[in-house]
Amino acid sequence: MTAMLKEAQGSFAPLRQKLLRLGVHENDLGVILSRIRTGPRLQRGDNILAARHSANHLTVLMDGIACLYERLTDGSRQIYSFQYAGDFCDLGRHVLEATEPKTVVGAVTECRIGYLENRVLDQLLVQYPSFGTALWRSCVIETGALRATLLSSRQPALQCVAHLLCEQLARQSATGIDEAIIPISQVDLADAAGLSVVHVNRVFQELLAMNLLSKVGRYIMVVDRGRLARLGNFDGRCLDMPKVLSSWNVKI
Amino acid sequence: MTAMLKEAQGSFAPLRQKLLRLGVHENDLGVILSRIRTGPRLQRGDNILAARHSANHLTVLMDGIACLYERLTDGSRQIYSFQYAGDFCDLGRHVLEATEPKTVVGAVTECRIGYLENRVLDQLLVQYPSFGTALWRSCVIETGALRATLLSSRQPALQCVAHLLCEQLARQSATGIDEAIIPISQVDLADAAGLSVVHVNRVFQELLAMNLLSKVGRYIMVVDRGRLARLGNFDGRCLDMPKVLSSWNVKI
DNA sequence: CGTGCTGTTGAGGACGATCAATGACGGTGG
DNA sequence: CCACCGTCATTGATCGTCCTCAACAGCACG
Repeated sequence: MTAMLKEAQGSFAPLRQKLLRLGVHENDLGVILSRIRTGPRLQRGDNILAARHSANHLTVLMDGIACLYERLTDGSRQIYSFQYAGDFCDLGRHVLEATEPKTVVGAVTECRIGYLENRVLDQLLVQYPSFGTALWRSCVIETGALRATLLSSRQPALQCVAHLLCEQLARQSATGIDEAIIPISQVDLADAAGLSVVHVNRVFQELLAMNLLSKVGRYIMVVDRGRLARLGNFDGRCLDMPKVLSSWNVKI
Repeated sequence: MTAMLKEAQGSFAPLRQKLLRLGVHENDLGVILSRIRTGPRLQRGDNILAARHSANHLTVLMDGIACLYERLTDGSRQIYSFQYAGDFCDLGRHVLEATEPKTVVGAVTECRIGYLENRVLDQLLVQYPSFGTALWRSCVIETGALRATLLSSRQPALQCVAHLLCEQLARQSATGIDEAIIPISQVDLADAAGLSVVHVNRVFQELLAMNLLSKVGRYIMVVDRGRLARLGNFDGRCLDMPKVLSSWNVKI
């Protein structure tokens, strides 16, 4: 019983951390988190949103890594962003009906997801306005990250990949996890960076030679975060959560 | 007197149109629009947000074309998006304190801007929840457009430019204006597409030769919108406004 | 009538894609 | 237990797209 609670608590920790940083009041968190229904466990490659295509809920990634992508007519895949524990998978759908119908959210590693029914979500938004603001903020931050990605994609591949890796570290640490290992395959990274796998691999070895990365099994470990960020012109602020709040929040 | 009203009316038309499409109720529009304070007229190159750096207000583009960009250390410029009459220039700042400090909004053509004081904005958001939803939606749509841009930037230059031009038409028509002329210089388009001016120019002539574009003075006119969209794999839906509303709106 | 911005054209070179092949690893089924 | 297969990582060689540099023409501006 205690063990179960502990485990449940653990899986909610990233989301709790994220909502806190997004400006949700600590006292409101308990109620909000308690309304989340735990969903299935998914394997790499599974379509997270297709699991319940009905779209009657907001989907939260409770554990693991997912990616938002689109498959092109020629079979190639563009990954727009990776998502980590505590991230909302389909935030746009709530305010915008048929947002990006072609966009898919897939599991990159083994994942566990949670649901928040639309009906419940609506209640929460009315009851806790800071929750709505948090979701809105989340969208604004995502937009900023996307701009940074676009910017980095104009750079040569070495710096582009460096930026991508820094972004992953920053996204992880947004949920309170400060892990230097990025468990993402080169194939996935290539699809995110818009480079060929072959070239990503070459860039990798260059980064290894520069002692910025090292390999842990099949995965990547970032050795020198600072130098990697400078190389990729990564601006950590682009994913920062607010602690200070705008007048909007003071008002409501 | 009547003429003044008419002109004032005219300048609010795009914003009115846009808010309507974003789901703001028609009855609420009058009050919202009446609270907008008209700002100065700006010339090409002017920094729109620096005009009133205080950030005590939301800035609306009333007329003309602006662009959101960032200047890099090497002097080059990345344009993230062009903005048209009715667009909000600094929507992110309201929910997120120091969002993108390096990001600038500049006037691409002669512009007229309007202001909505934060205090007033807060009042309106409380009074007309659909207005808040509209702003949130606006952000989601912007994110979708950015994803489409990222996607198109993986294509060869010809299709990339085609996509960019289609996006401009779509953005214009979002405010009710259906104009086939795009008054943006090749330099600006190059900075937006992430290509060199030289290469953009070559692509241009190719598009001219394909009878997709024609030149009107120094400006571009889109001759065959459909073929251009197909060439650039442009998905018009990515900028679509909702008419049907999600459960969120029904609730509030 | 210069000065600056935009548009246009040419030539050379770099970065990264593509094609092709191989090795390593884990899972599956005979 | 081993053969087989799929995914991922790695390496080499060729080729194309697009950048860079450079120069010049048109046009608006003072």
